[in-house]
Amino acid sequence: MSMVDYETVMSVAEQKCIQGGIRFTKRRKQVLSVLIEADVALSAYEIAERCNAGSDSNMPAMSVYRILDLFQEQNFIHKLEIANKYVCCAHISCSHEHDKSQFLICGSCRHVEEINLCEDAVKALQTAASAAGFSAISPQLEIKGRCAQCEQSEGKAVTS
Amino acid sequence: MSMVDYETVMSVAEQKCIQGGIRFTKRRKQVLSVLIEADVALSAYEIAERCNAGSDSNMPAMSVYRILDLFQEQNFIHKLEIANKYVCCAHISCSHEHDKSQFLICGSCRHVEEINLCEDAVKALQTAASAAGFSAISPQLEIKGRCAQCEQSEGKAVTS
DNA sequence: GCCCTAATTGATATATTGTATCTGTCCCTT
DNA sequence: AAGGGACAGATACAATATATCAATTAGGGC
Repeated sequence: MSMVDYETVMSVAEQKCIQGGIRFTKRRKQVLSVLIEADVALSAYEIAERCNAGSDSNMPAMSVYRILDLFQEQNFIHKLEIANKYVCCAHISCSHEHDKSQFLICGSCRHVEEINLCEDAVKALQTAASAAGFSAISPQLEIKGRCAQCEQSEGKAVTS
Repeated sequence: MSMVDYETVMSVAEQKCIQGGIRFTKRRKQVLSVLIEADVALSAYEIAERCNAGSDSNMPAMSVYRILDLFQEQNFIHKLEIANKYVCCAHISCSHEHDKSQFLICGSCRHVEEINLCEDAVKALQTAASAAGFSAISPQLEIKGRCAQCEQSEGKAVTS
């Protein structure tokens, strides 16, 4: 998320909340802030920790879960089921629709990239799925891998 | 797993254990049995429950975790990280090697198919990953979808 | 501005999932 | 039969997630 403008995303989120008839409260701002500023996927408890880091704030994990649910409904964030962690949507401030979300997740440093697979690749997956008796595949695809930086620093192999 | 022969898989597993210098104990047989007979992915606790269902057996969850770790090392089973659930490898009794494992997971009924993606599809994913700065992707790919049966019974949409 | 209602948050309890650790037991080897 | 390593039992605890009800806050109609 570090490439998108913080202020832009926050204000767009606020606008969308108003349009959706929900409030963009202090708690919700805290959670979204943390996710915007993170460059890795975070668990609910990690988000709570970061909200509380170096401040008088006392964000309970319960609130984080509630807010994450809400943000998912609003398409502000994505839940990576492969890790039970959350990332800010890379396209909050885009106007067009985003029905598909594909993620590359580094198994070493947990860095996440939201990408757009070409049509051909998606079709190839669909075809393989059909052949195996699956009529549809989820629009959200999560692919584990190893980012270039971790590859350079020559660590241990990708987990799993 | 219901298409492979139970006895064959069990005896192959036993042989491989002997070759690997480990034992194929009662506990381990119980866990593998449950996984062979399941047609969906199971969590560790679900496996423990099924081991204990209608018997005097008292399989603790801790033992299940240990045995699952061992089975993964032996390539008897696969862990689906997208759900933290386990399935029996569809190719235990095959002689050839299986370095890649791709899974289709039904979001409704949790049925799992272990498939083999064609080279082209894998390459397309690799290419997309490279373009996004990922040098390698995990050989295990987990794809959520909806199986034909659930599609027919016209349930609610695929989760996620 | 005030009240009513609904949305939001606080607070607590509890379920679920997973790891760590230590002890005891079984089995094979010698 | 004894020693040693593999295996299982048992307990504690960490981490993750859901349920529930009460308290608070914000906004709209009057």
